[in-house]
Amino acid sequence: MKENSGFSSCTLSYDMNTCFEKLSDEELMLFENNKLEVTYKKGEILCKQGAFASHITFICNGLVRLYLEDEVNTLTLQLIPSGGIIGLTSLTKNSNIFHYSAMAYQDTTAQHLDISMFHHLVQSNAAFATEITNVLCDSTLQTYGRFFSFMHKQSYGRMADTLMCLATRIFNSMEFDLPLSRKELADLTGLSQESVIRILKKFKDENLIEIEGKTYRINDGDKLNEISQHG
Amino acid sequence: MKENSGFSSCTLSYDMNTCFEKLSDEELMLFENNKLEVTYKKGEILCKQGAFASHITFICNGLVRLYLEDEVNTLTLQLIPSGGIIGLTSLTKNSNIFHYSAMAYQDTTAQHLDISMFHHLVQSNAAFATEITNVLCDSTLQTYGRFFSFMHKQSYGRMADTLMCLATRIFNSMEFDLPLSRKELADLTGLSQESVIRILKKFKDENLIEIEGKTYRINDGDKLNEISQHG
DNA sequence: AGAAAAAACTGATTCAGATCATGAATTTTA
DNA sequence: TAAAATTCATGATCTGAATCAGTTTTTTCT
Repeated sequence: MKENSGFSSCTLSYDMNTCFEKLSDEELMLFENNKLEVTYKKGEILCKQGAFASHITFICNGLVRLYLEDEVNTLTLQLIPSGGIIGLTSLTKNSNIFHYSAMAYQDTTAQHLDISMFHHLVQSNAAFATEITNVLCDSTLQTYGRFFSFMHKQSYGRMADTLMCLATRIFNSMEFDLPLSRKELADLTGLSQESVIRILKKFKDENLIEIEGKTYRINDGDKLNEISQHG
Repeated sequence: MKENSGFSSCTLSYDMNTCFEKLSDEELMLFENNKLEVTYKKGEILCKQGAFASHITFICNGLVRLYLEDEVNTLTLQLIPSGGIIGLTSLTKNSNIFHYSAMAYQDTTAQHLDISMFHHLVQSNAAFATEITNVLCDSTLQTYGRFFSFMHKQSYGRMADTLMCLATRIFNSMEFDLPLSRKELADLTGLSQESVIRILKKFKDENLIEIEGKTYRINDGDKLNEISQHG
């Protein structure tokens, strides 16, 4: 039997919101005075791959999809829940553009933090820089896991994976409202819409999950985890 | 016609070796006095995924493969040439283990830098921390590109991609000696050994490349780039 | 409420690439 | 240098999942 262990196509990094604790009151005031609070409706774009990156975005509330795109295809990199940060890769000195796009999956409130101020703080406050390093590391590791899963797991494993990730890491509950269409779930899992539908049906038939409208309920997380590991 | 642009399965990040310039003479001495120079033969393991990460590795010379593994599968994340750094993701406060394995593709000399010293320098020298942030960003972006390519390009595109990456970014020449077996090339491109053989044959038949033993020569880089983009 | 549009679903077909089986060529080693 | 082992190569087959085509259900709009 094929055995895949450890890696998950889960999209979420931990601990993304502790980095601001390393700032002095004075530095925090800098942020306070320069931040811009913005609200987005479901489907709206927070940042567009290739556009000039003028700010780092902190997600106060909501759920955001980070994704790569070209003329034809899309690849969801991460789901960012509240507390997450978008645009850190634009801190690299080699380019000041957004390297990915971000779209609100739910209504979302976010703060725009001026990128040059961010740069300044990273360059002057080593503790803060260390925290940013941590966030980058975590994000990288999460991407590695997702990459591995997408390359080596097949459809049922990826779907099981994704459902467990949503339940345990995004919504913290075995029952949750997922504001995604089948097409969007397909994007998230890297499968076709039809495959998503077929797999969900199979899971329902085997009583692993229940779906009513947008409400998902996981009945047998152990079994899903097993599918995620072995398939 | 399908069109994929921009993203490459290329494995190499730029500018990995400038970060030490930000250290004071005193700090550099710290490294000098604590570093351990080690040589590896082709095939030897520099670090093992899951093992305790006691050091960051700087590649002085040679070529190293970074990869994820589980009981069954393998995924090559990056090729690290001289000047590259291995193990930065182990700097995260959440875990001090190696998150990937590394193996020498050629005879390689490397320096082991104590990880707690590395931590100390990141936490005390913001300029250095900024440089590390840069390296992490670049590496993340490169992984994103590779992820996208692997998900959306098909075999010919990925092979063309990989050949061009080797020529332009690793060996800086349209003719190079590649110390890899077909099996290893398969790992690198994420294809099966047989597919690699078939595709290389096709490329040879169409006179895009020549192969003699381990010596590869690229005759038509433009065509390869086109294949990489469109297919 | 009724029409139009979008989303969900289902079955049939296709396809890219893996896997399998086998043989030739090269390298290793004894 | 002969035997063994590895790597390279090629054709046949298989398969997971995408694509295609069409229907039903749900949502949106007027």
